[in-house]
Amino acid sequence: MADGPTITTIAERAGVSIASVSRVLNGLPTRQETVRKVMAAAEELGYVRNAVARSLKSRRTHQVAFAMADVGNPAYLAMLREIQPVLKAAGYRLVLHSTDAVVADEVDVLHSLGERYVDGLIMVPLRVTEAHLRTLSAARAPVVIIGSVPDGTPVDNVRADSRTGVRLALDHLHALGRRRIALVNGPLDTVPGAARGAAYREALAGLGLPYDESLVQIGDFYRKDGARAVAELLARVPDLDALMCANDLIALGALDVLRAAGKRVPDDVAVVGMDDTDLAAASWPALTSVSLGSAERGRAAAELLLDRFQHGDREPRLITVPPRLVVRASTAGEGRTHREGGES
Amino acid sequence: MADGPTITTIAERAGVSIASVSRVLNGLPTRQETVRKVMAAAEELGYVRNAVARSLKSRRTHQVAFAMADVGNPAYLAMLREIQPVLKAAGYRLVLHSTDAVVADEVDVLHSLGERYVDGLIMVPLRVTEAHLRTLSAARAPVVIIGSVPDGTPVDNVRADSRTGVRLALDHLHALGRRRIALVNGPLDTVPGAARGAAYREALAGLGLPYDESLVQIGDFYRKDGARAVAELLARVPDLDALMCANDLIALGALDVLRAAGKRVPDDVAVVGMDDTDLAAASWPALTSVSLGSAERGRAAAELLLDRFQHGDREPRLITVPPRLVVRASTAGEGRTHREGGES
DNA sequence: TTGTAGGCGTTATCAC
DNA sequence: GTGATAACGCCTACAA
Repeated sequence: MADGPTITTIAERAGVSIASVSRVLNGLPTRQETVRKVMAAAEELGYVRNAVARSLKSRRTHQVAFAMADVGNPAYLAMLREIQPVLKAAGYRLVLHSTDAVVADEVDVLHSLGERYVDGLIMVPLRVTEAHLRTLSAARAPVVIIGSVPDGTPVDNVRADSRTGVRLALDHLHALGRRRIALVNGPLDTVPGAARGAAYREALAGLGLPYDESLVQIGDFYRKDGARAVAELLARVPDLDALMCANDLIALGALDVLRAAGKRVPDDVAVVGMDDTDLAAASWPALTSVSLGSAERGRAAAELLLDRFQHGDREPRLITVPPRLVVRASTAGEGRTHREGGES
Repeated sequence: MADGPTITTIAERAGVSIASVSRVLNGLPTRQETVRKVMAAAEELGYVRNAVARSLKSRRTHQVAFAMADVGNPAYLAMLREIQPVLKAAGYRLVLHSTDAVVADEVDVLHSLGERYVDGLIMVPLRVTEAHLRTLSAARAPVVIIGSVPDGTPVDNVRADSRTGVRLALDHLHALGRRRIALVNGPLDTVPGAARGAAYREALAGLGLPYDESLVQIGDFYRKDGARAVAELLARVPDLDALMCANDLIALGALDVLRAAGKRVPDDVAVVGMDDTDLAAASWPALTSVSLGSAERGRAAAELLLDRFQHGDREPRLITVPPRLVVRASTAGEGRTHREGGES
């Protein structure tokens, strides 16, 4: 693993100056003979450009950072899967940050842009605090935020439309004749939690259904929390006929509990998840889920950032990705009703 | 977004030399008064170290690359989730490469180590070709390979033990009284495909069961391929009583087809997956699966690499992670038998 | 067309 | 202790 050759090594070997080597390597006009000598030397020595030195000089790293709470969350993963190839095609590498939704960590990432190890950042904050906004305004590189920021924040922003998403789901459930539709939500101080809570209330109003506090249960965004929340709901409102879950993991937890309680899905209780992750299709019964376009949001964010690299001074842009309801067995029986335990 | 301050800016502001600034910033012995002035100036100006310049000088980037075929594959994802925090704790950033299992791309990643944008690489090649080995031996930075490389290859290596893994599964099925155990495998020219095929044959022999070619079906490693493969198997061998699937996705496809065919799982056909991904727990019936320790392998690889950074000259090391059988409903009834369609 | 020289922002080695 | 100064590897005027 001998120390790699530099343009100096090559210059010596080829009997030319380092400037000529650099020119050849960058395809600048050079005499044929010189080109040949340099290429030959580079080839023999197995020369590879030093990206660090190059970055120092050019002030561009051709790296982009992506920061989200947890790679394990399929919604973030879907974004990542779209972002990666877009960046790769444009010649950028991807630096991955996992913040565990810790505000301090997210702020750190923003702050670390000052180290200039990336040309830009795509971030998905679970919460957007004052600290975020302060650091954001002082960020030393372009940032794209996936998720809602306060209006007027001077940042490229990609949003989901959970309001419409929840409405699609509730319209669907309503059309199926469901009237006692519960909401299993995540923490209200998170961006998605707050949005989905408000959307639920609004969608009910749109359908002319009353808002009933006892039909709302809040836990966290994981399967276990979903299970616990639904258990409480069932105890409180035994005759509910539909569950709107704030994400797919919660919905899986809901299925667990319904199954154990001997409730048929969707006959007794219809279940809708959110994010339309791989898990939705994997579960049984397969989960009807509101796709908030994670993949599209990822792609849009990557494209916004790349565009920003070329037009550093354009106005901040806001892109809202439309939701889509993906109907599967957990709401649309089709005779493929699922049933478990209980009275045979 | 004014151009960031450098140590020169700070030196001027504090009225000292850049050398002193550097010393203070690096905690080298310095007079109190100087420290104070420098810190004050740095604070006021919002100074952040330039990582690129630092790397150029120190020849260390504090970045590590992780290259696998596809982030969407839960097995790789599990590795990533373990690798990330280990590296982070050690002060390293993670650069993510997705190679789509294209040999040329993987070789490119190895080659690009010459650019010195990372201090090392963790790679999970789906196939290991001559080209891999050649480039590997000329790699300009330490590499850890997850997956089997030819004996004697001078590289840190972390392996799964699919032989034992398959044996655990077949022993389990055998103990449940299953005798017509089919194998649904992936391509034989992949590392896992070849290993699992051989392991299946060997495990059967160990159980005194005959190897029956018609019980083996090969597709690709995805859900659809699994479904197609199992459909063919069922047509050919209607009375098979167990399916050993080469990964969880294949197993999900198997469940789809069995359900459609009116076969009860596990009563009629027991199903075992491999990799023990999140999907295994999400499916219904939940999938018994052989964990090949993806998470542990990721962790081991990260630790090997970090260790290599400190002991650049030690002997290459080989770590084999033991498999574990995770029994769930798809083999162990517990009265939670699942049943679908067909004769009511 | 080619070479010399300066600088990107740090760290580190010298004298002072 | 502190301050010039020389690298690190590359790019790029500018001069020849």
